[in-house]
Amino acid sequence: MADSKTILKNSKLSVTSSRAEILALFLEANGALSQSDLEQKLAAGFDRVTVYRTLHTFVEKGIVHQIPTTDNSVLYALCVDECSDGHHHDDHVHFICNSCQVTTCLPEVTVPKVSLPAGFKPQKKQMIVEGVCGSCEG
Amino acid sequence: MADSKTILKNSKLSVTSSRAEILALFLEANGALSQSDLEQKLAAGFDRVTVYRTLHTFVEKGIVHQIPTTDNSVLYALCVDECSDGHHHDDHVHFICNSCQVTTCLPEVTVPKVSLPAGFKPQKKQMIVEGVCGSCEG
DNA sequence: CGATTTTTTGCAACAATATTGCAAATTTTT
DNA sequence: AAAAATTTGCAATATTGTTGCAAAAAATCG
Repeated sequence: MADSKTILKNSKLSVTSSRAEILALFLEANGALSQSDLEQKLAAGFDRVTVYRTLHTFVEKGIVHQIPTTDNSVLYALCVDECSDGHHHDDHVHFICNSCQVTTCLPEVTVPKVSLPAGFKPQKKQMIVEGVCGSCEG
Repeated sequence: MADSKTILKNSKLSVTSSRAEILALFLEANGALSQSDLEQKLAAGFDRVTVYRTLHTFVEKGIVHQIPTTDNSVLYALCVDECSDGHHHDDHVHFICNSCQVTTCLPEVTVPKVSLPAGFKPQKKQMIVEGVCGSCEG
C-alpha cells in the first residue's frame, strides 16, 4: 500500500510518470511540501502546470491535504490512511519548525475539541503549532 | 479608543487618509479581510502598493494579525487590545464560514493546550475551525 | 503659522505564482 | 492494436508580491 502506483490506482487515477514521481516524493518526505519544493526535487523537470494540476487532483482525491500557512504559500502533505476513501480526516496537529522550516504532520496528536459560541457549527478543524522540532533543538 | 486616528497615534504612526480608511474598514468589519477585499472596499482607490505596505505596517505595529488559510491568500484581522504594545497575543480560534466565506475571530475561544511528542518545543499555536456561522445557519 | 525635516504615497517596473484553453502525447479501454 | 478518454506541455493571461525613486503629505521646529 506504500507503493505510489497502487495508491493512484486505488484512487482511480491514470498512472502517469509525473503523478507517480510526485507521489513518491511525498511518500519519502517526512514533512509537508510546497509546489516549489516539488518543482525543485523533480529531476525530470515536469511542467509547472502539471505539478499544479497534479496537486489539485491529489487534494480532490484525498491523497494529500493542504496545510494553512500565514505567508502566502500552500503546503501539501500526505493524508494518513483513512483519507484514501475521499474523506479528509486530517484532524491532527501540524508542526512548523522555525529553525529548519520543515512542516511535519503529527498524526498522533489529535486536534482538541473546543466549545464555540452559540450558533457556530464546526465541521472541520485544524491546528498549527510553531516552534522547534526534535532534530533542531540541541 | 475605537477611533482609527487614535489607534494610529498610539502606535506612533503618521496619520494619513489611507491608513485611517483602511483601519476604519477593519473596525467596522466583523471578520477578516484580505488585501483584495480592502482594495475593493476602498472607495478612494488607493494604490495597490499602498494597501500592501499599510498592511505590513499594521502587522508590524501589532494592529492587525495574519490568519493562515489553505488557499494561497492571506487574511488580516484586528488584534484585540493587548496587541497594541507590539506583542501579538492572538491565541484565539479563527472561524471560517463555509457558507458566507467570512472569517471571524473568536477572541473568547482560546486555543487549547496540546501535548506534543518528545523533542518538540512549541512557541506559538493557531487553530482554524471551518463550519457554518450563526448568521448563515437557519 | 510658515519653513524644514521626515515619512508616506503613487508610479513604474519586475518577479513569482495562479489559471485556463487547446493541440499533442500518453494512458486506458475495447 | 486501434479507438476512446485522459493527461501533459506550451502559450497566454491574470493576479499577487516586491522594490526604487521622485512627488506629495504629514510631523516637527522656530
